[in-house]
Amino acid sequence: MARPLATQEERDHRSKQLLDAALALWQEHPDRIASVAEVAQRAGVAKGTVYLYFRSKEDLLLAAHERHVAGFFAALVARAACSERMVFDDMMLLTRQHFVEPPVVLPLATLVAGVRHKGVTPEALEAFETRVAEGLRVTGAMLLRHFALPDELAGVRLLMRSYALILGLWQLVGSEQPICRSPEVAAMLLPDYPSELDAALRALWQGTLE
Amino acid sequence: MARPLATQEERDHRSKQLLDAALALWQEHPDRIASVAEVAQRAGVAKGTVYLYFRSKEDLLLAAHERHVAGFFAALVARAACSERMVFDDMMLLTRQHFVEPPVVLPLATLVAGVRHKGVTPEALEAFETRVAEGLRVTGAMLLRHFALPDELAGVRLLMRSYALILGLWQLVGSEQPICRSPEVAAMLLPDYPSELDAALRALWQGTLE
Amino acid sequence: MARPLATQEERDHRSKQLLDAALALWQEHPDRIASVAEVAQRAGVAKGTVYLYFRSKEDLLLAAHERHVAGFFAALVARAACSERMVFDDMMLLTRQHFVEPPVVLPLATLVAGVRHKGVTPEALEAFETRVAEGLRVTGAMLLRHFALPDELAGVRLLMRSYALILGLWQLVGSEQPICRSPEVAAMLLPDYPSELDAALRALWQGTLE
Amino acid sequence: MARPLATQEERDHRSKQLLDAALALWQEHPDRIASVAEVAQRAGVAKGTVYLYFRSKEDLLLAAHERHVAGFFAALVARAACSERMVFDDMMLLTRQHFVEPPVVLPLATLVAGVRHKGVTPEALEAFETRVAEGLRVTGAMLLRHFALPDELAGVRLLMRSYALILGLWQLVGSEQPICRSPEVAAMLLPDYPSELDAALRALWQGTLE
DNA sequence: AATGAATGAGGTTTCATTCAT
DNA sequence: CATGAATGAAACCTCATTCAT
Repeated sequence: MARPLATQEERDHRSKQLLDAALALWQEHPDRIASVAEVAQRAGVAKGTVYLYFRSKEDLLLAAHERHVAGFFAALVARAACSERMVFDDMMLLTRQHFVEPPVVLPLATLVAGVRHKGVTPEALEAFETRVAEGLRVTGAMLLRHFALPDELAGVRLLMRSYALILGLWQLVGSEQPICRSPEVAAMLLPDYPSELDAALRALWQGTLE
Repeated sequence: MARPLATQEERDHRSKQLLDAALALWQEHPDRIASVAEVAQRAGVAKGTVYLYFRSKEDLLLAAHERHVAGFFAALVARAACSERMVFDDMMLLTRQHFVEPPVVLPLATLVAGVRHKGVTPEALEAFETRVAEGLRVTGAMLLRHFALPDELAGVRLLMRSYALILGLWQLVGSEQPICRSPEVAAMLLPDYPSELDAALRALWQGTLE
Repeated sequence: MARPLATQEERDHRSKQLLDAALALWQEHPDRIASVAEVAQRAGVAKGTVYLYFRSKEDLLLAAHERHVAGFFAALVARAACSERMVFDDMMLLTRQHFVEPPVVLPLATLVAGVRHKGVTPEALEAFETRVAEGLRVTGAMLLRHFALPDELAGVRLLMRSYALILGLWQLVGSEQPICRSPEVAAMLLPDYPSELDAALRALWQGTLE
Repeated sequence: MARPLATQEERDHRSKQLLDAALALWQEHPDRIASVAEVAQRAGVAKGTVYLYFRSKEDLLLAAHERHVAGFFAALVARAACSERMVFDDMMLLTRQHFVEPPVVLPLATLVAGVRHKGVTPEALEAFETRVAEGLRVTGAMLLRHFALPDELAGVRLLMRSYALILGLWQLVGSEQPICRSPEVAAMLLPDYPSELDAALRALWQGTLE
């Protein structure tokens, strides 16, 4: 039996381990949501321990999702803090790095969107939204320094619209099932997700900024 | 015991009944997915009968979702067939009528997106995608007659991008939880969904058409 | 829709078709009991039609089993009617031909034994037992002409004991699972079923006949 | 909620409780197989708990059956360890005590034989067979000290043949249906099961031992 | 703090049988 | 006689969560 973890630091570490485990399992089996037992085993703790760190399974998923979002915010802040002026392609690069290329981000975001009403505790949801709102505010404000935007709210808006497009488009065309998709449908459903996303975001930004 | 239904017409009717029941239940309890037993009872049939019409519960949900999409397509075709030239506001009207105002459409779309990998039979998924692709092709082509688009594919693209924005944005801000959302977050998370969607779509179309 | 079958002959034919179908399916998939729907489809009739010929699924299985038993009786009668004196090896030959070699006979017999209490209608069971009893009486009596038995009842007894040994031994060692059986167990569980059955029956007959 | 059971001993006890419950239910309603829910309720545990101890319902049935077999082996070992020389009647006594008189043993054995291919997990099946093989080896070896047998394998063989006869004969005549059996058939189908079994086993042993 | 055995609601699916046509 | 859509009971199993230790 593991010893009690006293410090906050240790708590955070344990928490991270659990998220790591959940994300690793999700990455290995993108087609199914790992059970709490699996996550616990992977993290090397007992099932009950998970509930010492997250009030529900959905809270855990939400936290994993937040990690992704926070990662994007951090990268955007880092880039925007740089003196060199950002252009749209810089945004696309970050988008690709944080949303398109990592295979688990958008599936998890989709799942979280669908599950939000269910098992997430109100406290966790509010905390999540508060932190995301703060992140949006900060990054939205930074955009002003690089793009021709009227005010801070416009930056927030642009970010949200972009994210909406990223997520919505992925749900339409991005989830490449292993099942065979007939050629005609594939052709109809447009080019690959990354290309189409690029074009769509470009249009959105152009329409917004001008 | 109900009498056997022989004709194709009757089969379709029964099928509709089941979808009606599922959607009605969803509308009454947006927070939970009704069980197959509930759907059957609501439709006035036995549980096993559901499986004569849908191979799995997820197939049923997908069919309900498809009905919504098909309804939008049909309305768009009807409007576009009209000689009077369409403008963006006509599109917004249809969008509001078919996606924003009906309370079940976007939650169901979200759910379907998240569940797509699970219980849906490959056949049902392929059939769904094929029909949607066909709908996109037809409606995309009609858009050419009203908007300045280079070719049919551009119409399809525009429709898909719009839908992505509608869905993605709803997942971000539209799902109004009964839970209290702190004022700051609410303020940050922008105005109401319909207004923001209008602005975002407008920007997208403007950026795309010009 | 098929035309009504008027004559008794046609009824018998239909009945045979159903048994053929059931046995063919069983032979193809010895690991599962075909559903009534499968049997019906295989026989080229509708599901409901099965119930015009058999009151329950178990009645159908019992009839299929009876066919096997009757086949053995017929062969035994044919051989015993022959003037040439039978010896034990003649019995073994018939046993092999009718029970050991056909792959479905003993599995079905086992199934019927296990299911006898359940869905078989009393009428069908009594009819089955009556006919089997008659077969036993006739064949048991014929044995008197070939083996040193005190009376007719002794012949019946010998047949029943033999059948019990055939069936019981098969249930112990004969059902070759596809699953791997560890070498030690396999060694312990004796040689193959046919050899062991031969030895066991020989012992039984020897002990019975003196 | 019952408190968790830590020790192996407690696990065994719980396991026994479940088997007891299953057998008690079987005894009360020999005509139907109790559902897992019933077994759990009878044992005073939750349904899910059953699956902590047995991987499937059939594994549970197999374990119950093994208990019977093991009980016979133990009794045989105990008797054979006794210095006093065993004779056939000692074997018959054990047979009656462990197979004929307890009303559930042979029905369950029949059921297990018929169901073996289905829900039993390969692991459980192999474990069962291994333990039974070991029991056979041990008891078969002990027979050498009491009966004129050439070697250990002959003892194993004799046991298996006997069991086959016990089981097979029961399946033929032992299962006394509540349904009325016509007098002629009853007469034909021989005396009662115990007497006939006695005679048959006697013949088998005589023929085997020479 | 950590454990993990126990819980038990919940869910999907199958399939033998019926009966209106 | 034949059909096959409808039935609905029955069954198994999973898994998020709790709580005594």
